[in-house]
Amino acid sequence: MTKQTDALDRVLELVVLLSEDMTQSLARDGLSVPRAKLVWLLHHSGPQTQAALAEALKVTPRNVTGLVDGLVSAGYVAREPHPTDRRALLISLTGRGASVLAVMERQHVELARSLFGGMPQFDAFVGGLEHVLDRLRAELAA
Amino acid sequence: MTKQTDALDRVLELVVLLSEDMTQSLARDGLSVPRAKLVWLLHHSGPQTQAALAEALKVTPRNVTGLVDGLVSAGYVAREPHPTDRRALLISLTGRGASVLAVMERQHVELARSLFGGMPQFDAFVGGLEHVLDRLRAELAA
DNA sequence: TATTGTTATACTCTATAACTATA
DNA sequence: TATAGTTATAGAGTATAACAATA
Repeated sequence: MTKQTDALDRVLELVVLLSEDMTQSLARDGLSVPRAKLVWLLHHSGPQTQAALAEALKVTPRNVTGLVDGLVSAGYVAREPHPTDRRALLISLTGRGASVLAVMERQHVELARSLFGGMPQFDAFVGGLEHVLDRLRAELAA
Repeated sequence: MTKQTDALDRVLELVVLLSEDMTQSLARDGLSVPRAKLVWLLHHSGPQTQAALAEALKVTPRNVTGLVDGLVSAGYVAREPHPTDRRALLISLTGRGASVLAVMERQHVELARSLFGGMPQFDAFVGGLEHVLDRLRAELAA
């Protein structure tokens, strides 16, 4: 085992732990990861058609229909008629959806503080991560 | 946005990129992530019963039945009678499964070298990660 | 009685293809 | 003709519950 492999194993453990933390936290709000990605998009980019959501999430329009169905049932989003295109639907966050998202955003900041608040080598860490991200982007593009 | 929040966002981007890289790489071998977890377990811990696999993967025995069905069809694993317990089945890697796993292991080392090979602040990075992992484990236990 | 694995059933996420309404 | 969204169908991964064979 090389030193590099040890580092990758640490990173992979981080991936697993962060995913578990996220999934667990979302489940408390009755959200799955795919549904959370959709409401997160609405939160940051505003009301959109389902076609736009399908494009942004890189899934099929049919898939978005299903995700929106579930989110409407759960009271997180609403389907509204598009003001100019009668074929399209505008999906927007409900009041409840928006307030849950606000809590999620706050928890995101709290988690960041909890993870990185007491770290002495902060700049070296972020610098190292940036470097890893560049390598990984190149890896994926190939 | 605090400095800590920026760091968490970098880490989350890392999670996304590594997951995509892994999924894409596994798909080339006709493996899904759940199936890959199962064969990875066999590779590192040897032949096991489905009950043991269910326990280790933290899924139901019924779920393991389905995953093993798929892996048997794909020629990665075989069901064999348990030597002493006639209720149980021993799942083991086939020759093909073992050779694909050997390639995966090699790619793992190559990826590690590609990501961390040219990093100057190596020790600080790993030290920082260790710290983050400790915080995260505490977060999840709570 | 308890355990191992399977059948039966159901839900979520995903995809393709055919269709309706509108552009 | 092309686009937006839905119905129909299918497959993977997940779960619970009931059951058969064995311990």
